[in-house]
Amino acid sequence: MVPGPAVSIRDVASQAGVSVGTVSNVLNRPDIVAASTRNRVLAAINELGFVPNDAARQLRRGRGRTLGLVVLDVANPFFTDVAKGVEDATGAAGMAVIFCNSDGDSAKESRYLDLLEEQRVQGVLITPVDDANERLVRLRERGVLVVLLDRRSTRPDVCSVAVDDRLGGELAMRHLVEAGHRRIAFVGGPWRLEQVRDRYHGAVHALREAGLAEETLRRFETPSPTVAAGRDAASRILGLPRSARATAVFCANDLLALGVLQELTRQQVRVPEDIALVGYDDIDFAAAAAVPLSSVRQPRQRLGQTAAQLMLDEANDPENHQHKQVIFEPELVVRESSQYARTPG
Amino acid sequence: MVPGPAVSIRDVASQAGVSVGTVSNVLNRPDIVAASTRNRVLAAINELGFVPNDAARQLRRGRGRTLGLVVLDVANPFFTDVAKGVEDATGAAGMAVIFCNSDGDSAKESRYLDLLEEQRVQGVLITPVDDANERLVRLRERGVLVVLLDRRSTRPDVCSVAVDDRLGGELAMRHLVEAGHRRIAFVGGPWRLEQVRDRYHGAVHALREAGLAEETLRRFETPSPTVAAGRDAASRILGLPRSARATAVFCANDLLALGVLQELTRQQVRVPEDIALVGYDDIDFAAAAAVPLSSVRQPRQRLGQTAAQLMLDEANDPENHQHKQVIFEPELVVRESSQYARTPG
DNA sequence: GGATAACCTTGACACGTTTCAGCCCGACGG
DNA sequence: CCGTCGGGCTGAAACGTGTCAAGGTTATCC
Repeated sequence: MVPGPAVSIRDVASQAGVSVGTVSNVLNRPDIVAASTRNRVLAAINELGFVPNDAARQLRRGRGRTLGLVVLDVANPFFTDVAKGVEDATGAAGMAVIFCNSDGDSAKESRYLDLLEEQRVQGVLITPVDDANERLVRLRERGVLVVLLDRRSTRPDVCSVAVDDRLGGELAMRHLVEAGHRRIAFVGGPWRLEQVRDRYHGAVHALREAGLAEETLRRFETPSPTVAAGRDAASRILGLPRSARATAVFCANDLLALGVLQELTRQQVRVPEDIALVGYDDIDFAAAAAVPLSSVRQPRQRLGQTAAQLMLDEANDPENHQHKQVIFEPELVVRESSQYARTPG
Repeated sequence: MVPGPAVSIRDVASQAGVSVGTVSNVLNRPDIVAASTRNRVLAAINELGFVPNDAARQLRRGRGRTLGLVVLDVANPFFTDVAKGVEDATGAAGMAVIFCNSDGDSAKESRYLDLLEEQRVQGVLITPVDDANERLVRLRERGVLVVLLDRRSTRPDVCSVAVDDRLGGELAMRHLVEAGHRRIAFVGGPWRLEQVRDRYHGAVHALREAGLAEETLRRFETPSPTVAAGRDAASRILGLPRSARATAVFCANDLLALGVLQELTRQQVRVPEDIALVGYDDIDFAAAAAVPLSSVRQPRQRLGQTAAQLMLDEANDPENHQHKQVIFEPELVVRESSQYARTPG
């Protein structure tokens, strides 16, 4: 009940009959202290159940053992997988992650950045809400490391880890074009998200490459990248006369694709026979959908892992750290939802 | 590039022409300092861009402004929703959450608890991996608040927030029995998870209540509560001769149910006409499945919110805090996957 | 045996806060 | 005019740790 006396490095020292400096050395540079002393100290630590106070350590050293991760949406499996990757890398290094969810809300993001600054985190891994990231610049000026996540860095002094979204768009579109589709819908939004725009432009590029007219691809913008918005987009698509209706749909994210799939099924439209469907992210639920979803796979976990690693590298050796902008290549995973060849025309 | 000089309370003090004590007062008890002085200090803070160092504050005060959240699986939407609830409550109180993922691994859980102890968190919200939680007792002895999440507390000195899993099992089973099903499969596991066992026993209870034989419900245990395990269980079920095959399946969680649904569909078994399906948790993907899933809804977000609130209450007024064991009631949400009445026999 | 080196250990200071006893000063009552 | 009071501010101590110059001991070599 009562918080029992907090045991500090000093108690350990007197118990082991050494000075506090020595205890500290045992903790931080075990090699420079004689084996016998070291054992005595370790015994004392065990006996007293001493646990170092990280706040004090951080105060002394200037920077702590925590880092911040700010994502757009915890409920999106894409980000939880990224978080898992971050956790892998940091856990191995004995670091703690403060997990923040900006929810796409700029104000919330700002509040969290304040909080992280007060915590004097080593660094911040962030998928910013908007591109005008003056707050991040300020952070950097104060010595907080910043790594952009799933976003290309525009500044040379900030690392970033992203996936080539244009290429992803190309892969998806090429696949559909090769299967014979000539009326295709693009579902995605909100348009201010860079990822959405890039995927669209990649798709358009693949179209041109195939010598097809740009009207082949018709854009359906959504207010948010969610399941509900996907259902909505699907009914808009089905609202068109059959002759003008798309025979394939490419969604900027799997949540949207699941929504589209759900609405199509509800309206008795068969996937892939009547309409083929390709998503993006390849979240686990994509493979688990009633009609397994073709999707553009991103190395989600590796994304987080790499970002964390980049930050750790810079933290460990700031002098000759080269700021990198890592770009991964996405990969198309074809499943049932787009497995149906169609004779063009 | 270069970390620019860190600005401390002392710099603010000299800039404003007051002592450090006064600055501290402006920050923590603004009412006791004269308005003119206060404004001068605030101006200095703004001008210098001062951000308080939480480590120092925590060192002085003994305990910090962070708390730990340890869940079984970040990839399960159930837990991300719980996390959202926690975040709501703590964000309002200006607290930071350190998010940890034990992954059902006892060793990992243990490592994270060490880390949280070093951070001197105010408290820990945790869904423990196993019931023998001696580690948690030790934490409490050291003055770290503990709240059990989605788990009933067995100790009177620890708060807990859970949902009545037996009742949930009853609701699901009653629904299926009333629809006329007389051969039902229960899919769940691993069996060591208390939640799984409780849901099963609730189901059995509903059976007895209806005067049916216990053989009506057949148990299919899974090695993990995942989509893949669900697919597997479904093929086992379909392996039985049609006359002995269940006409309804109740899954201990929605991930399993989605797996079952996927495999049934693949094998051309119609849901709900041939086999009805009920899941548990009512994650968002349940409603979004191609055949919308009936499921037992838990107040996920409220679970997290309440747990966090309980902890904050105890933190703010440890003297007369009553340890509570909150139990929420689940609710059955009927959707298409179980909407098909069957004549018994 | 003395000088030198190698190896451990010590003890004090610093990190940025909060807290608290005490000081100053003006107001007020007698 | 003196005494008292209290609001407003000051200054130093303390929190638990890391660091580092300096000291101490022992072994090594000539």
